[in-house]
Amino acid sequence: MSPRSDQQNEVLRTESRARIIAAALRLFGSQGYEATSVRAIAEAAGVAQGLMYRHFSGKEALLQAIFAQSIADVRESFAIAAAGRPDQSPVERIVRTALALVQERRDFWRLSYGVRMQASVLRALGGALPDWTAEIRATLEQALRASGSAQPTVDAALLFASIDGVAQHYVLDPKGYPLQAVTEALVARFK
Amino acid sequence: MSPRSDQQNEVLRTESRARIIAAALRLFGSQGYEATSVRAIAEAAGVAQGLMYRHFSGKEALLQAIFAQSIADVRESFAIAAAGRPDQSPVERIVRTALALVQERRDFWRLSYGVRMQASVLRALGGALPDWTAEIRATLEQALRASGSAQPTVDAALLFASIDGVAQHYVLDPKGYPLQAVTEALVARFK
Amino acid sequence: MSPRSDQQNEVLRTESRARIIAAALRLFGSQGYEATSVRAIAEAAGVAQGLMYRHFSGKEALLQAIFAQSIADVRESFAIAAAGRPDQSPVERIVRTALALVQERRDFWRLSYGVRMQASVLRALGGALPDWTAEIRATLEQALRASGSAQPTVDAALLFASIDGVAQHYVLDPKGYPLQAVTEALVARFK
Amino acid sequence: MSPRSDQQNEVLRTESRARIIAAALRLFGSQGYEATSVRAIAEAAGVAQGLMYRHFSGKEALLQAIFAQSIADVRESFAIAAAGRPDQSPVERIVRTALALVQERRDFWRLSYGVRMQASVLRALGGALPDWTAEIRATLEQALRASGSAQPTVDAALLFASIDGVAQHYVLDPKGYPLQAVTEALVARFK
DNA sequence: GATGAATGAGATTTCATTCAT
DNA sequence: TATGAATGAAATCTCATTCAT
Repeated sequence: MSPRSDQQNEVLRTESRARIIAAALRLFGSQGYEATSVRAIAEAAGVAQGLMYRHFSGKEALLQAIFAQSIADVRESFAIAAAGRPDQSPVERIVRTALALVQERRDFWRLSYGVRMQASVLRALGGALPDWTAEIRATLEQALRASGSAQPTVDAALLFASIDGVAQHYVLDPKGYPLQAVTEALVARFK
Repeated sequence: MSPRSDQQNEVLRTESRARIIAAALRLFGSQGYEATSVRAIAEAAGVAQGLMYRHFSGKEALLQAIFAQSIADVRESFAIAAAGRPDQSPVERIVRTALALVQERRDFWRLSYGVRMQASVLRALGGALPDWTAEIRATLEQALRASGSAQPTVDAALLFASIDGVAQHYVLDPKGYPLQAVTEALVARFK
Repeated sequence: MSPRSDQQNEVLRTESRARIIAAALRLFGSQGYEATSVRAIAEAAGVAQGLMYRHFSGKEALLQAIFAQSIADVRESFAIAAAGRPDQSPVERIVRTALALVQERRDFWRLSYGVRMQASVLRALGGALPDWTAEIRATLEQALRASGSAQPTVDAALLFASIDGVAQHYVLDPKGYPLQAVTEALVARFK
Repeated sequence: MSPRSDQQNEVLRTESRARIIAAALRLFGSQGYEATSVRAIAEAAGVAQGLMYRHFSGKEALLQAIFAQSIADVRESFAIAAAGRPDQSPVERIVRTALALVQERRDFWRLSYGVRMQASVLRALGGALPDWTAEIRATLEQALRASGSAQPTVDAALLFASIDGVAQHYVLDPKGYPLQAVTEALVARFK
């Protein structure tokens, strides 16, 4: 009864959505959220401007969707990667995995670092970013406690900040930054 | 035509300029550069919108002026503060001074962290931010070399990232963040 | 290619058309023509957006179709209802029948009153509305002449305006308006 | 201290505002509220599009301002005109004054009749229109009671509807409508 | 030196309409 | 016949900037 089958429609929709998200992530990451226009996203995605609004209720909703998906992706990748190295200590595994993921998903991290100081944008994200941050801090604290840290809460705050700082400096200048060497140095200091 | 003396005019001008910069720094820091309108800055500064254009050629030039002045201020404060503690090692002095300055100039740091991922904004700043970054890194490297670090370049990159990360986490949640304890932990690990 | 007979197709077509007209009339009447989107009509009718374009060449043509059909319906109902009361004078019959029909077809009257001040919409209707209006006025004039009115043209204009005004006030607040009493008062004054 | 004096600014603002309101009233009246774009209003007023937003928070607020001002104007004109004819009965004065005002302010009445069936637009007006309507009805009722009407409430409803209907038919075709004659006929029937 | 009314380019968003199936 | 994803023109609105005084 339907002219295009439901399956065909599903494929079309999914592909459009993915293209829009990919283009938006790229542009948001490189130019910033506010500096990226919906028109630019549509052009980069190769679709009409209006199409975005059939997938997302607006620019903010698109940002939310990107965060929701990226956070889910990163969490999953993290779980898989971290589980694979039983020879490393928990702290070492976390550090190495986190910094490897930053390499893989540079655009998302740029975006994330770019929006986290902007009240208006953060508001649009609801509590997604703070919640995630708290979760990471808790994981680090647990790992440090297991490693015999005397003050795991403070050490977790410091380690988290260090990872975050390294990630950010790397993302600002991926080609010039000695990520491997810095990773080793960081692991060495927190082992 | 003007009944005011040149000197009086000069004072007025300087005061207006300072008020505009202060208002802009506050708003840029809390809302982000793009999300802050010139109108909002003028209102917060208690001047007319047009006045900004008699002091700066545009919004971008205002941002540049803020950076130029803030960087100069921070550099000066840094020199003074660091010189005052001959009892501490160079590395310790830098860490403590840097994190103390972050507390003093939260708005500037928020702004700085907020724009550094935005290509368009960075472009407006010319090389000011990268240059400054390089300078800090070099200072750290020198201090670490003096402390006998085996690989001062890598250690400087790590220490810089750690300070930056701590500063950023603090700035994101000044009330909740245990800055003192984290500062001590950081000093301890790099002494 | 189609397994359905021509007759079945014809039934489907007629049903779709009727549902679209009904939904459009309801929405146009309650929200206004411009404020009603084609998408909303399709949703209310339970069909796909594109289907409207297989029945009508566009939104304007749909409006024309609604008017054409509604005018025909009202005319027919009017003829039947008016013919049935030989005990009443022609003027009384017209007044009572008209106000009874307004109750029956509130949505159409709302729509009609809503669009009649809008040049662009009127243009789309061609001369349908003015023609109909002239026809009603002529009928009233004839009835008033039969009733012995001294100036049937002017009296027809006044009576028409009064009926129209009552109808409109009723349609604006169907529950609160004392339509019966006002109808009696109107009949009394023009008998 | 101010470059243009406050008075000059006041004049500029007031003139712009008046031009925008006049242009909007004209276009809303002839094309309808929804069919009139802000761009068209600005062009007709001879100002830039953005200027409207420095006087009104949006298109809806402009509509509200037009209604507020027009209702105030009409109320005032009404009071003056009605007071001037002690030789006429209250009912006669009201009818004659109302229909004279419709001639004077055709655009406003067209607009008023055009929006009163549109839920979305009415909502924007808050209760202004219903409140005004109720006020008129009450005035009519009082006048009819003074004239010795047996059922003043119903008679007021009928008279109001008749005036409204005549006004609307006149406004739809000002040149062809025999307003004077119909006014006389209406006065005669309700005296 | 300072003001704020005015401008107009460009942003986000809506929606009538098309078209492959 | 019917579907609904996709289009793109046009709408409302924002905001950096200009300019007369």
